[in-house]
Amino acid sequence: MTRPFANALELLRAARLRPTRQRLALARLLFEKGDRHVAAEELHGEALAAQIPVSLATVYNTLHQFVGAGLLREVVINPGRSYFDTNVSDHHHFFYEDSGLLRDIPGDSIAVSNVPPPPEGGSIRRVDVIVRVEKAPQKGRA
Amino acid sequence: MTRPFANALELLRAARLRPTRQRLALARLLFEKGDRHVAAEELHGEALAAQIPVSLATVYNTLHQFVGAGLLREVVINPGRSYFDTNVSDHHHFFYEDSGLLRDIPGDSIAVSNVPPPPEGGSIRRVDVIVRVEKAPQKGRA
DNA sequence: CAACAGTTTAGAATAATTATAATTTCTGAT
DNA sequence: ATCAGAAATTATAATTATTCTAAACTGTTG
Ligand SMILES: [Mn+2]
Ligand SMILES: [Mn+2]
Ligand SMILES: [Zn+2]
Ligand SMILES: [Zn+2]
Repeated sequence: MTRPFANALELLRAARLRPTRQRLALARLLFEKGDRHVAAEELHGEALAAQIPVSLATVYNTLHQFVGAGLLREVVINPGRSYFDTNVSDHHHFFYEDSGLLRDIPGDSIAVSNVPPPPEGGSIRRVDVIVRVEKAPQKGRA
Repeated sequence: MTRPFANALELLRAARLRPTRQRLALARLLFEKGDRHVAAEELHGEALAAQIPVSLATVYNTLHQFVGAGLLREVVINPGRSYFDTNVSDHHHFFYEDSGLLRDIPGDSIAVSNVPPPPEGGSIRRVDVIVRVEKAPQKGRA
């Protein structure tokens, strides 16, 4: 049970999305090399570099379809830019403020306890923990 | 020690910001009625409604200056829009996904444990917990 | 191979935010 | 009170990520 789908084609089938040239190529870029956190423009750049003719609009469409299908998770941390996370298991993030880098924290290595029940009804869909890290160790603290 | 500053003027003095008409008025709108989570355009709207002549650019400038001075905290949850939080104490948030509403969770009512030390050096600046809530209790779950 | 829905695309539109550069206001001397 | 310089405000333009639109294209199914 290492990879849930042997290849991009199966993955698209399972998501009930037509295996178009663009979606196949994007799926490969996204899922064939370990977990990643990628922005839309970034992925578009990779696709162009890999000679895959795909428009930015399609990259956005595809990313959102993948999120809808549970293949990706959208991570919002900074105003103005979304990251798409190929790791859809329960986990959290370090965020390096100076470089903008995201790094996974395995879900079971952090415990969030005593979350009160949400007021005015409603059910908890997800708990996101973002650990903001600044590069240089701070000196001027007691 | 209920309110750290008796009035907007003191607050600006302590932050070493000139007490201009606009900053005074915005400070009053922000801090004179309990804790709030407010977006820039929203605050601008309130200012105009209160007959305070202030441009949107100044609202942005002022909000960022207040963040810099530790009077406000910037909360990013949705792509495309920042909220400014008048509660700068250690706390977390419920986020109601359908309405976009933010609600404080007191810092001491949640415990985040076992946060691993950040790899590649760096020090933890803050840990943000966002509890995403969907309004209707979900039915179709085992 | 049609036919038709689903997909892609270039380009325009949108929305929040930030930058620019001219004007105005605050401050602290005189 | 006046004045000069610094700081702040503003209208407006620019920027950036994202979404929309409507026309062209492609994948599927009979
Ligand atoms: Mn999105
Ligand atoms: Mn900001
Ligand atoms: Zn992740
Ligand atoms: Zn808050």
